[in-house]
Amino acid sequence: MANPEPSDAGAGLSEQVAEALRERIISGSLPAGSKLNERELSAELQVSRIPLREALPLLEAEGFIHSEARRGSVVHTFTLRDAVEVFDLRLRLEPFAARCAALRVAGGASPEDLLASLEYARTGVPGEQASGRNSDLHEEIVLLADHDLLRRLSSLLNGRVRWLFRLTPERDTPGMWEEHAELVHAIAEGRPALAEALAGAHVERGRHASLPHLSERLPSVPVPRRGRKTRSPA
Amino acid sequence: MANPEPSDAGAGLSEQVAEALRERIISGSLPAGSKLNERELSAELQVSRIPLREALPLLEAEGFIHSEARRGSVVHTFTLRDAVEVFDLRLRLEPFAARCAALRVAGGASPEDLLASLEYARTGVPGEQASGRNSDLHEEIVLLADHDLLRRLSSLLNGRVRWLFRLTPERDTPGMWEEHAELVHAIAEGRPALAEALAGAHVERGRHASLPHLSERLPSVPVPRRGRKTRSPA
DNA sequence: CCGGAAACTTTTGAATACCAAATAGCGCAA
DNA sequence: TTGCGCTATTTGGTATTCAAAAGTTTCCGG
Repeated sequence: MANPEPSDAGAGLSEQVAEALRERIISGSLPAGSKLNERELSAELQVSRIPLREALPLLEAEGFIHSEARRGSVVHTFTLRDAVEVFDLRLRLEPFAARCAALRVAGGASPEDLLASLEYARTGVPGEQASGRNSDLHEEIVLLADHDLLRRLSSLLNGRVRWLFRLTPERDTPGMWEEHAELVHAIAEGRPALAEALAGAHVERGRHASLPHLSERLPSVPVPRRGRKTRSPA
Repeated sequence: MANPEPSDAGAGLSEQVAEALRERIISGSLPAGSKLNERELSAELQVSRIPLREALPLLEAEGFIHSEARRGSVVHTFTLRDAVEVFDLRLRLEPFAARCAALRVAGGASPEDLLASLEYARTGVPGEQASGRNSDLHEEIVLLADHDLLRRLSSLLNGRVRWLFRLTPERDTPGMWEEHAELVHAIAEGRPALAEALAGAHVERGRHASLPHLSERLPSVPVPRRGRKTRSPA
């Protein structure tokens, strides 16, 4: 339910391309500062330039790449500031999402998908993509909130959240699951005020726990523009 | 300063196309439910299908159109719910933007662009696009906040805000300017808590003042899919 | 030897032409 | 009238081509 298609086969080709690039950027296989050559990439991904050029603006909107007219696109250099900004906005959006979701449940909506997602986050194969299961849970809350604009803004944020979660795998602990469980139950019981407060606390705890790790893992200054191949020094 | 190019001439062709369509949708010249025929539109806008096909995903992300695979795109039917959702998210984002902006000023940033924008909102040509000047002011606050992710989310919201403002021109009163002035001054004086609270109050006052007008101006049920030409009844 | 201008090359932005697949509309028959 | 199948339009995608701008190299002069 939470994951109908393993790789998004149904969507348009441009979105598949976007997702492929997103994945490469998050995983570091496309390093920060890399120049994205359209012809090279379209050859590599086995598509023409059209779907590629439809994908680039999407990635640009999410801030994964920077495009300047007639100069091409470069992979964004994520810094500590980017991480802080993600927490800043999660702090504004997730409590609202939790609140809406709880209100919806109070109004009769079924929280079963959300509960299933929580269970999945707990029982899923341990090593495999725990960070992904966590962001799935957050997305499930947004879905339950049934708020179109919120969903749009959240999906813009989603890629960055995935990036952030994958950068701090040590946060995937039983304690994290407890936090999620508390939040999900507040929603499932239809208690908007509690859900909103818990979501806020959840984000702020995450920020506090992550920042020390992040500040030693992220560059503090943008990587200068460089070519496709990772050129190691000397 | 606030408006370097009257029509966005510098940007890529796709963004010009997107803006043109956005404008037509907001103004009603492309009515809700209209089917967007790629060939027809590209002929009308004097561009090939390429920039058009790059523009459509942007409008889709902003929720101005709905695209289904192999079925084309239809103009979104704005309802009261859409308006409520805009207020919901402005309530979450604008106080944060105001807060950041005030913090930046307290940290030494210059609020002169913002003050200029306020002055422009007051003195600008009366009839001409007052709603546009108002949303410019909000954008200026976001710019001053100097928060990359916030800027991205806000620009996704921006089109809808413009739509909403143009739908309720009666809100463009001296009282509105007073509210803006109070907010801008709190920011310019570097008072984050006050600025945040004022921004929230501003949004909620707007919601309360607008909803009565909106509920009589917006359809409550989506317009069914229909062809390009506006077919008046009988 | 270094600096700057000119020529060359690469790459993007955009247009045109084309094809396959799928939808949708239409007509026809029961 | 209703259901079925055919045609025709339209989208999604590819390949090719062109112009213009950016970047790079070369070459000449100080």
